[in-house]
Amino acid sequence: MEWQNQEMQQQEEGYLQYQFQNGVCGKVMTDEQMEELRKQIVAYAVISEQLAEMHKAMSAHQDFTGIRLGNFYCDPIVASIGHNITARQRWTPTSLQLQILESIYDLGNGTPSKQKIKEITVELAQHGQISETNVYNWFQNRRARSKRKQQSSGSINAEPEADAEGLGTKEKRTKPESLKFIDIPAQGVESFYFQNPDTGIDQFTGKVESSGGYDPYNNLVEQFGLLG
Amino acid sequence: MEWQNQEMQQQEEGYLQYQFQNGVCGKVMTDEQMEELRKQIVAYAVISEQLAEMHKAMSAHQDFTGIRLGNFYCDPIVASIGHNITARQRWTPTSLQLQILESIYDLGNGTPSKQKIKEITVELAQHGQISETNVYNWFQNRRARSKRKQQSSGSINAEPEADAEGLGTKEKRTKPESLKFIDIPAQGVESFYFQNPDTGIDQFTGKVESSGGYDPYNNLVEQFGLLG
DNA sequence: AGCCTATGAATGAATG
DNA sequence: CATTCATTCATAGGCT
Repeated sequence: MEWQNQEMQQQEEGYLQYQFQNGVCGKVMTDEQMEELRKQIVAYAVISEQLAEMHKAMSAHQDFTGIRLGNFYCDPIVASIGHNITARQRWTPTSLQLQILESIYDLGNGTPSKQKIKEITVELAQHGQISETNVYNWFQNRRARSKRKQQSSGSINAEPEADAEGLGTKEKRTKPESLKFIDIPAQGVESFYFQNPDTGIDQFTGKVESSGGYDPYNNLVEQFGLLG
Repeated sequence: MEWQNQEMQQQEEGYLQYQFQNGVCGKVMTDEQMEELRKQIVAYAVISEQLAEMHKAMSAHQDFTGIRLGNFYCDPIVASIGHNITARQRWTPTSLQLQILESIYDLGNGTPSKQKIKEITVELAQHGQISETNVYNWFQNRRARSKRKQQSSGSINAEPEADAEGLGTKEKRTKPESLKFIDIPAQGVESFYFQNPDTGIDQFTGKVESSGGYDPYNNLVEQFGLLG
């Protein structure tokens, strides 16, 4: 990907250009370009809305013309344009792999070094799809969980949770969202969080600044006059 | 790759500073520009958040057992009472905070100094509870993880999808997931989803199917006839 | 058809 | 910084 010298001054074209090199991409922008970007951002917001709307509509009708790739719901638009979008599910060790992993784990040689992991991965790869990360995670989880099991076996008690409520304590923590959106900042919530000093940086920044009158959204709208 | 320098000075102030070395495109935006961009991104993030809220509101005609406080679920009752929640959980950045952090990180100005962290913290505090330690840790982790990730990138390939386990193995996956890593698709930039920036160890399937380079943005615009 | 559980993966924080 | 730990999120399967 190359750019011309001239392009820099004409904003109608190439307002944003990237150069890839070693997978890195550098950005060069004039401020017209930036302006353009700004518009794009705004536009994108609109698009997002459209998508959200569409998503809503579709999930409402339960009838989507979209396709499904694995467990990944892909709506028509995405499907139409995102020819490259593929779905992948999490790795599941084959029984053989599991056996091997277990046996290695049983050797007790704690955390396998990176090198070790590589080797293991290579070996396991003969029995099915696997990656080093998978192996790494597996050991990580294996250790953590066996440890936890151990420590909890001593005391038989109920939920150490903070349910000060006897009334229908229903603590479901299942995300019902279909279109997993971002988390909404917990504003106006008091903080009880304090941390362990160590990093030297001062701790505790308790309070949550509740939206103090600053409404970025409207600001933006105002500024750009977007979204009606 | 080179350009005229005359364009550079066109604007009021030395808006742009291009520095090249070995034909590599280094930092090419002025700090103000960076800052500006950053703000734009943040603004967009805010919009997204709004959209998310909207989405939730719309689709939340269903039951929900509790509300979420940051990373922490609590029963409606408790929530309403709103006090005495012995909840001390680890900090979870809001999407907005994340966006900001990411954008700062992307500026590439390495490890923020303590002073810098303070500033960042202050800024982020507007969007949710946060402490300097959090910020510090975040950068710490971000750096470490992206680095590890990098090292493995060299040995990718070699395991093409056409690979052995072609049968029935649905090793694909790409979830649009949350919007937390919103990509502003600029021209010619593909791929929005990178698997886990962590572990560094080859994230298997993490391979991003590099396409022929379609432009999602324009496609969307086309689809929706947006942005005139 | 829906919960439940086991477990792969992500990530904030802690430790060396 | 590099690793590791701890906790949590998300999901594949299984059971009812």
